[in-house]
Amino acid sequence: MAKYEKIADDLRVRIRAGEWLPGGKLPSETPELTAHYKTSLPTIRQALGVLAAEGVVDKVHGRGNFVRKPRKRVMRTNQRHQWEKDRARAPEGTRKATGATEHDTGLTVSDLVFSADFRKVEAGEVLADIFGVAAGTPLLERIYRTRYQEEDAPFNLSHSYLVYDVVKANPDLLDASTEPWPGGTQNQLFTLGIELDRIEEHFTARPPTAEEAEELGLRAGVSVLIVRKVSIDTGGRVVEVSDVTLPGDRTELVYTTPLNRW
Amino acid sequence: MAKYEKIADDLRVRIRAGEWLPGGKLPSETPELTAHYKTSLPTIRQALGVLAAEGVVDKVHGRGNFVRKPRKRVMRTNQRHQWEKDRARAPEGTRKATGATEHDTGLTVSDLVFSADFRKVEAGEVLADIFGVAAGTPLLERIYRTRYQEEDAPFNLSHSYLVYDVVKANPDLLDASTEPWPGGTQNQLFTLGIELDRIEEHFTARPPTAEEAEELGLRAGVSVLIVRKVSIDTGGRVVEVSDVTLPGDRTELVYTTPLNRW
DNA sequence: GAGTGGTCTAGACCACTGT
DNA sequence: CAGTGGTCTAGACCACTCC
Repeated sequence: MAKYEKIADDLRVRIRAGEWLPGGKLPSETPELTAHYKTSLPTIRQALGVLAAEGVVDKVHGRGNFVRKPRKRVMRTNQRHQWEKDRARAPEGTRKATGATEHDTGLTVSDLVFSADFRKVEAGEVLADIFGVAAGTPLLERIYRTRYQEEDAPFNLSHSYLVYDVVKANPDLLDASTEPWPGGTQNQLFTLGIELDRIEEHFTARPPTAEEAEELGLRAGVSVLIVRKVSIDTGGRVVEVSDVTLPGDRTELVYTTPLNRW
Repeated sequence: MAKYEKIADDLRVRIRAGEWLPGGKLPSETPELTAHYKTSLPTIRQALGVLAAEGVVDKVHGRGNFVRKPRKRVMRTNQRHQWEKDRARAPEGTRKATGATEHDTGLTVSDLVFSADFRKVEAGEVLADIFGVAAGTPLLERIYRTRYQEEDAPFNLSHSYLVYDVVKANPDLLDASTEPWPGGTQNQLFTLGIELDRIEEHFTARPPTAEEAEELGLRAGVSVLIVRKVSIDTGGRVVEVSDVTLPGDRTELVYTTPLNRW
């Protein structure tokens, strides 16, 4: 086993044992750790790099290395979908009061900041296949960012796709300035005469790309959860596809599957 | 921007542009890349380290650096729960034929290898809280590993917990040699007179710990998906808690949420 | 300005892969 | 054995944080 791995293992054990508390500062790379482990600086840094990649340690330039504190997680349940459907036909006053994200998180509308950005794009092969249309069919792409009022980095980056020729029946839906739309996507679809039958969600996890790490303000050692939501209407047609990128250290998805009685 | 970041960006762009195909070999660190970027070896290695952490590049000792090929994903749906419940009361012959994992993946029983390991443990605070019992209550801990016949590393590592005093009514359930149990956990619970009402699943994602990377055979740049499954019986009691660790690059979870009609 | 981490160099030597 | 990546050294200099 390499020296840097032994050092990383040793530090991991000492951290787990509570030698430094969450948020606490580790000894300095130079001169403390190099002296303690009797090795050169790059070797110490390689060991700390391992722990940073695991999300155990936070490296902060100019300050030191710290034991990472667990982050508070935002829950996201699948009950939000039925909840949103039930409100899709409610009067505007009711719909304005709360959105699905606030419903899940218990936050109020004013805690959150949204931004929306709409574009007309052509369907690639994958999206065309899901929608059951020809590649090149025009789609409306809507990019949303949601963040806390007090934090700079968004905790949610979302790309939503709709078939352009379907949505254009209601011109308000083509205009980003109508966002955040009271009642959300299910109310928007309702204005087009569309009722959803079910929502299918696909989850995967991977390390963030450089762009995602930048945009979501992710430290080293944080994964992203990718949720692809496919909304299917009562006619079995796919009417919306939405890709949501969530920071793995701040997110917990909760899905309930009810079972039929014997 | 640091030199190694520029090099990483440049290589990422060239890889995305298809200069090297998935599975293809990048130029050697020395002498090719050091010469091309006119820099020292450690700087080239730092750049490649970034791409390896993102899962873009595979470093293989003695052979070279390769563009990572996307892995084939195994689907896991929430329909497996209803499917398993429907079979829980079926005759043994039917139950023996297929398990829930094979149902999801389309594999046959003989493609998969299971191993099971049972222990009696005391409930920690978190588990005690979920089960609604006192901390220290005896639990049956069951550790399962599932892997493909032809692969060495398991693709699934699972810890399941049951309240010991509840399961001991059927001594067969305390014995790991009865695994894999035809009909799965829901049939096991059925032998105890327990019917499930719903299953609640919690998903999170993070980089693997050193132990998980070892046990699941994960390369650098692969995240893990953690699924905590909580099974609730018709009396509203939590009867099983199961933590499953899945490799992020080989797994896709698919959850369908049906919606009530207007 | 003191303390601390980030980047980079030039090169030695070891370990693994395939011929 | 040749080719290639993995580890490690010793030290210079830069950049950020906080007093």
